[in-house]
Amino acid sequence: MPELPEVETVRRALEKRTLHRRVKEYVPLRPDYLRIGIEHVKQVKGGRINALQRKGKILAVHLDNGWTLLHHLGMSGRLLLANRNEPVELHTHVRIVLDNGAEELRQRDPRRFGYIGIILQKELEKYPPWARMGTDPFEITPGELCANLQGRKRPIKPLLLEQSIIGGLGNIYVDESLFRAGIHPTRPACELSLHDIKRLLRHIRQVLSESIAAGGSSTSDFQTLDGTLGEFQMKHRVYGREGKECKKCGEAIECITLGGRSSHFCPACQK
DNA sequence: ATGATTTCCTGTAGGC
DNA sequence: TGCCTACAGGAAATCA
Repeated sequence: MPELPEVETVRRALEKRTLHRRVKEYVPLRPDYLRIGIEHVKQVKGGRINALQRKGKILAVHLDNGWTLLHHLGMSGRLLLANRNEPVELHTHVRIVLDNGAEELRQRDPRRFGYIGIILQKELEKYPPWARMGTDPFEITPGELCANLQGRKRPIKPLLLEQSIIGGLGNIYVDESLFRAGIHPTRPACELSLHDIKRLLRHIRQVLSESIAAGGSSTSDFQTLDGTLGEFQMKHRVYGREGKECKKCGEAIECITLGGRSSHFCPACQK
């Protein structure tokens, strides 16, 4: 599932492969997947890609004609740079034809939890999903994160998944970060001291950095623009390791459901 | 306001 | 071998 490191991996690949290229044609193949700006489809044409921005898990492709293309990969979304003559795979919801038409960006998303959108760049800050997005883990201060968790009695795990509290974390990296920080996923957030939050944030940044360096996690087959798989799934210490031995202490990793999400942790290392 | 639950959707894994 | 069911989850919506 694409979370911050996977989206960042795609953003960097887009920066290398599509910056300064011209949008020849924007072809939505499934109208209801284009969540916002369907009436602007024709105005995108001719714009050149001049910046690639990520906010949380949202990707913004800025064009030099004032328009911005939004991409959220949801659960099963993939953004691929394909050759024109490659067959269009099932569940492809948009084709963005580039330059002379030899190549095109395609977004596939079988489960359709993701979306795409077209918006004026100057309207972006007012677009609710963008506006609601919390500060990036690499920018947020321990004080801000602490304030966002202030007085919350719910378990820390589901709160870290809320994009308004901290932007970009998903199930994998929350579990991995809590393990590294030695914090039990069910710990009420309000019990965590500023010291705990500092340690947690340090581990969040560490795990995200390591994953970005590995090209993301390719559980459920995440791949970047050219089909390359990430390798961070090999480094997962708790996620998807239910019943296996903790790499720190040897205890069996457990998996419980919290807020409807599977939550993996070591009962001995995490308090 | 907070928090718990339901909804969307399809591919895959597991059981029999 | 093949069918069927359960499950995976990001985030918005709904309800208590």
